[in-house]
Parts: sequence; structure tokens; C-alpha cells
Amino acid sequence: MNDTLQKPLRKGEQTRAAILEAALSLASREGLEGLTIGVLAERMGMSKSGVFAHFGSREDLQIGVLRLYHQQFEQEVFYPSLREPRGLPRLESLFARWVARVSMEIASGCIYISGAAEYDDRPGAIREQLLEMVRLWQVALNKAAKQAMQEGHLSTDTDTDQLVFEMYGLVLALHHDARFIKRPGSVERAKKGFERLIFGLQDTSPASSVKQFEKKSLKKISPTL
Amino acid sequence: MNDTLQKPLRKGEQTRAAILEAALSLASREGLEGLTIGVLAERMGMSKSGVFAHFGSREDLQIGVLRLYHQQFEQEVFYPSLREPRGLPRLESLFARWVARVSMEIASGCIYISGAAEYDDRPGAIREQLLEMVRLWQVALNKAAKQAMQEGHLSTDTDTDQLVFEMYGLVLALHHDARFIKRPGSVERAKKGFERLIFGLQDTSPASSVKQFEKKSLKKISPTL
DNA sequence: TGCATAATAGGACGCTCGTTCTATTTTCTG
DNA sequence: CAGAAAATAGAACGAGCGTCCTATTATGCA
Repeated sequence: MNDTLQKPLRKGEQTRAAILEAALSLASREGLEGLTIGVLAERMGMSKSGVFAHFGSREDLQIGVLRLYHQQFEQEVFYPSLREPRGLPRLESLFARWVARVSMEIASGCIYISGAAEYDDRPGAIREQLLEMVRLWQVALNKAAKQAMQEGHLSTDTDTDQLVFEMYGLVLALHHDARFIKRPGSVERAKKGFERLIFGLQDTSPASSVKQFEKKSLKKISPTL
Repeated sequence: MNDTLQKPLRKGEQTRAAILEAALSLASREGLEGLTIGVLAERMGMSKSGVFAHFGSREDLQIGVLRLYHQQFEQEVFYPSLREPRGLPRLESLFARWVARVSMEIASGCIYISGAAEYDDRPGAIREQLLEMVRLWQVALNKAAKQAMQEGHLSTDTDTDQLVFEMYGLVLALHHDARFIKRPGSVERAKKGFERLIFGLQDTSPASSVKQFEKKSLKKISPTL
């Protein structure tokens, strides 16, 4: 069998990408489960079958949307924070960028969060995909927290699982209050909660005073997010 | 016009109540938007139209479910806590009973929380009804927190809005981790988070030491929830 | 420039949904 | 117990859904 069909054709992938972007925008507002091929086609100015042909099924389309969101999340939140020095600065950057993204998404919605509610106990490939991404993100936060411990920025007996749990809670509360209740000031509350969370866990022993100072100055280097 | 038709007939209201209970159970699992008259009828062993006749529309059915849930929530969480002395004991009771209820709902789901995600920005009567209930609950928490301040159980400069925000975050994180990720230990994390939250806000001034003692002993009077 | 092939349109399918209409059964009451 | 009224069943509707099939159009390479 000859494998001569290697180069992907341009037009196809191009529209496929455009469809995925529109689908992401739609799914952010209506939920992944509310994403419908008919509406998507209408928004794209295409026929239903024309849109459909780019994906084997609706489920594949939804998973595509999920992957696109994950990619954007990595690009906007995760990777930039890796440029911060490991320890508290990086952890703070992860949280700050996360909050910044969610607060920009107030008008549309975070798919990690809305998806978690939609696929609570609806088994299938979509749930698996979403679960993997959320787990990955929590693991990344946990790792950053552990490094902050090792660097002496956090108390050595810090329960990092607990810390990540509470960080997640703050962002969930932000999403809830800002998006559902439409209450202003939620972003500030999330940030304030994080400060309180970290402040209670900071290593205040004399041995770590130098590193505390390091952290403070690092904060000045990396400006507001 | 004579108003002779006053007494409501028994059978009708009876089945209506039974339908609402089944609908609540269904909506807890599938979401309010996933609640379907066909499935509900099947579960009730009735015809679709038979079920439908008890409600003017699907929306009315959904609002009925919402009201039933609210009623149960009040009965299980709110009213029993009012029997606790005002201040920190009552606030603690509200949170503990709230957590207890949500952790019992892990298999089914809390409609306040899942509903908030579903009706993020889907306008209509259902959203309004849900919003009113959630607001009411947050106001109740806020009031309890303010009373705890007045009683001297919490520091006088406590930001009660912030406190409620973080309490809500803890429960949202519990719901998220337990129900979506299916991670064990989430209930303990929520409780631990609350302890940390309160501990940092307790009034530790000498003048309030008596009230602190009162609080401690009161805790012994009202046993585990 | 031609031609294989990819991309898209159009229509039809079976299904489920909420809702309505009409007929039948059940329930309560005078 | 009879008869009015309420409760329920059954069938049908129009709409929207995902999906499939078959043309038709557009694309990119020889």
C-alpha cells in the first residue's frame, strides 16, 4: 500500500479550524451539551452536512472543542507562568493568570467549570477527556505548591492538596458569583482569598527570612498580571 | 360569581406531589434542563399527557422542582441551625449542615449548584427563581456572619461578604471534586478549609475571651452534625 | 489546463421533544 | 347512587436534533 496522501490539504483544515473556533465560542455560552450542529452551521454560513463532514460525529466535534480550549488555557495560563521562578512566584502567577482568564470569560464561561457540572455523571469520551484536562491542571497546581514548599516559601507542613482544593474553590466561587449572580467585586474577593490562603501558610521561621525577601523582590520584577 | 370550588381535590395534588418528587430526583441527576417529561412519565408509570396535565408547561414543572428543593433545603439546613445560639455556633451549624447535605447529594447533585451553571446566562423565569433562592441563602449566611461579629465571636473588621464568598467556594470545590472528579476526602477538605477560614477571623482580644469560652462550650452542647 | 479528489450543499431518515386535542376512566359530592 | 368534575390515556402535531446519502462545486496537483 502506497502512502502518497501525506500532506493535509489546506482548505479543509482551515475551515475545520474556523468551525472549531466558532464552536468553542458557542459552547462557552451554551455549554458543550448545548452545542448544536445546526446553530453552528448557521453561524458559519454553511450547511449542516458541510459542517458535519469535518467531524465524524458530534462527540468528535465536542472533543475537538475541548482540546482547543485546553490548548488556549495552556498558552495563556500555564506556559507563561513557567517563566516565573519556581516556588511562590510561579504559584502566584498560575493563580493570577487563571483568575485573569476566568474574569475575561465572565461573558462567555469557562469550559472546565461548566463542563464539570454538565458531565458530573454522564459517562463517555467527553467526560474522560475533560476529566484528564482538569486533573492535569490540578496536578500542575499541586506541583507548583510543592515546589514552593521546597523553596521555603511555604511552611514545610503545608497540605498542598488542601491548598489546591481551596484555590479551586476560590475560582469556582468567582465563576459562580460573577457569571450566575452577576455580582461585581468577585475578582477582588478571589484575589483577597488567595492572599489570605498563602499568608497563613508562609514559612515565617528565621531560616527562611532570606527566601521571603527574595520572593518579595521577585514580585516587583514580575508586574501585575 | 360564586366561589364554591375552594377545597382542592385530594388525588390530583397527591399525584402532583409524587410527580414533583420524582422530578426532583431526576433533575438532581440530569440537571433541570435535562429533565424530560417523557422520562418522568415513564418513571411514574403514567402517560406523558397525564403528567403534563398537572403543570401548565415544562417550565412550570421545573419551577415546581426548584421550589420543592428550596423547601427541603430550608428544612434540612436553615431552620435547624436557627435553633443554635446566634453567632459563631449558628454560622458553624449552617456550614456543617450545608456540607452534610451536599455530601449526601454526591450521588445525585445539588440543584443550587448545577442550576447555577445551567442558567448562567439563560434568561427566563427559571433563572429568576433560582437566583432568588441562592441570593436568599447567601443573605442568610451573611446575616449569621454579621451576628457572629456582633457577638464578638469574629473580629470586628471581618468582611462578611468575603467570608460568605469563601464559604461558598469551599462548598463549590467540594461539589466539584466529589461529584465530577470523584475524589475522596473532599468533605474533610471543605471542613478543614472552614476551620482555617474562621480561625483567622476569630476575635482574639482579651475582651472577647469570655465569649470565646461560651462558644467552645456551646459546641459541646450541640453535638456532631 | 485537465482531472482526481476533497469540500460542501441539499434533502431525507428516524428519533425525541413539548404541547394540544379528544376520549375515557376515576374520583368526589350532593 | 347518580352525575358533575377532575384525572388520565392515547394519538397526533410541528419542530429540532444527529446522521447518512447523493449530487454538485471547488481545490490542488500532474
